[in-house]
Amino acid sequence: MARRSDHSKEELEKLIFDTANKLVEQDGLDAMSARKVTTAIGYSPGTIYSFYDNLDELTLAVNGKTLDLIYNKLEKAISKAKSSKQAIKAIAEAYLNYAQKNINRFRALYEFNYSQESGQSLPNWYQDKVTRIFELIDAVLNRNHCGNNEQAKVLWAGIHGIAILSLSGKLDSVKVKSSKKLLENYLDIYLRGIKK
Amino acid sequence: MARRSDHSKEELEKLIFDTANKLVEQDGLDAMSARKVTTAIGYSPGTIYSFYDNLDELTLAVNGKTLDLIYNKLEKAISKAKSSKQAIKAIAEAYLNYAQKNINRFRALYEFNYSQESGQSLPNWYQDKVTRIFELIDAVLNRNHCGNNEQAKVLWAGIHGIAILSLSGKLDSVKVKSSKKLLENYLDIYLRGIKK
DNA sequence: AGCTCATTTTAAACGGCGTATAATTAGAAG
DNA sequence: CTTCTAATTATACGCCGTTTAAAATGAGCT
Repeated sequence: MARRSDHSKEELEKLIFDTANKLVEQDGLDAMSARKVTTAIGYSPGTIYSFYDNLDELTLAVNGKTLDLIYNKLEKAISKAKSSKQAIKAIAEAYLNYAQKNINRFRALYEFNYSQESGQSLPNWYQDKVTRIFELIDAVLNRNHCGNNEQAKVLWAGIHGIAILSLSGKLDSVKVKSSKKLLENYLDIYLRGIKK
Repeated sequence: MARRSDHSKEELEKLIFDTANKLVEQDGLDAMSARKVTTAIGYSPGTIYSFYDNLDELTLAVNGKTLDLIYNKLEKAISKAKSSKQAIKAIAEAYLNYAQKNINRFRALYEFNYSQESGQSLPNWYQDKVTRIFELIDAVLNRNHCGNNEQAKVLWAGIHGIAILSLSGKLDSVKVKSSKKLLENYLDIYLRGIKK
């Protein structure tokens, strides 16, 4: 039995959170369970419930971190770009790259069905993380591509669609040799379209 | 106990398949379980395994039917279109429409993680159903939009991305008032881009 | 030191799951 | 009416999320 002096409350919460992240990263969302997380750190399953109302909240926290990681990658990609067109390409490539190099984390975002039964929507702190990513793209597009908010949404949807398609193994089967090329193709055409 | 003369083998298989479909449609993928399907028709859980190797195969069959339903909708949409541009719009709208009106079925396509552990890829019969849909779009695009295969893939990815975005409630939160408008926007811009 | 007491942690249980197996049952064939 | 094969089930195993009561802990106090 774990002694309560082994870890402070904060330490224990971090321990649970980190372990959940590791499990998702290494073996996918399905490999993360309340029992696995807690026994891996020498505690019993019930301990989770003093930090999270239920396992969905822990999953959401993991996904929230994924969104943060993505945001950071995109931000870094933008900061390196010299032109705004380069910035768009960089951000799109960074997104695709993250998805491909962190398949388990990325898939967890979309496999996860948040409280389907209770029907409640995602908490604000989570939605904010999503919005933040979108606004990054929106800002870049609007910088000088005469883009509007709708066009940013659509651009984002396309980038995301390619990312999904490139690694789904489901609706894919459209053998994507070089998804990077597809992405370039998409951006060239779409941006050309915006410029009339 | 169900008598073996109650249903022929074929009838029983159809019964299982139809019940699985109904459960997914009505309450989502998570609501479908081997026990629910079989007890709903007066059989015991084990019966499933004389028709499907495991529950994943049944899920895949349900998703396969969804792909067929989508294919039929798209085909019908195309057949009604007068011009090829109209056909593209029609097919895209039909896809979005199906996703929104059959959320549970549509989500099941993407929530489902086919045999993650065994690592095997999707069976050919399933991949064919996917390819068939893609080829529909490919054919329409190539009819006279100077499109090539890559552009069809990308167009498809964008349409799919918008569909996902419009109903995800996950990476969404980008409040999409009228996803139909977004879609139109996307098609206008992308097609304009193709035409140089 | 010992005692009190709120807090932390666990053990146990509930109902659910997918699935493998052995035992039963049904109905056809003889 | 018996025999034999195929269909069906009962049972069991090991998971799962979650709740609950009980136990263990360690801090504050005397």
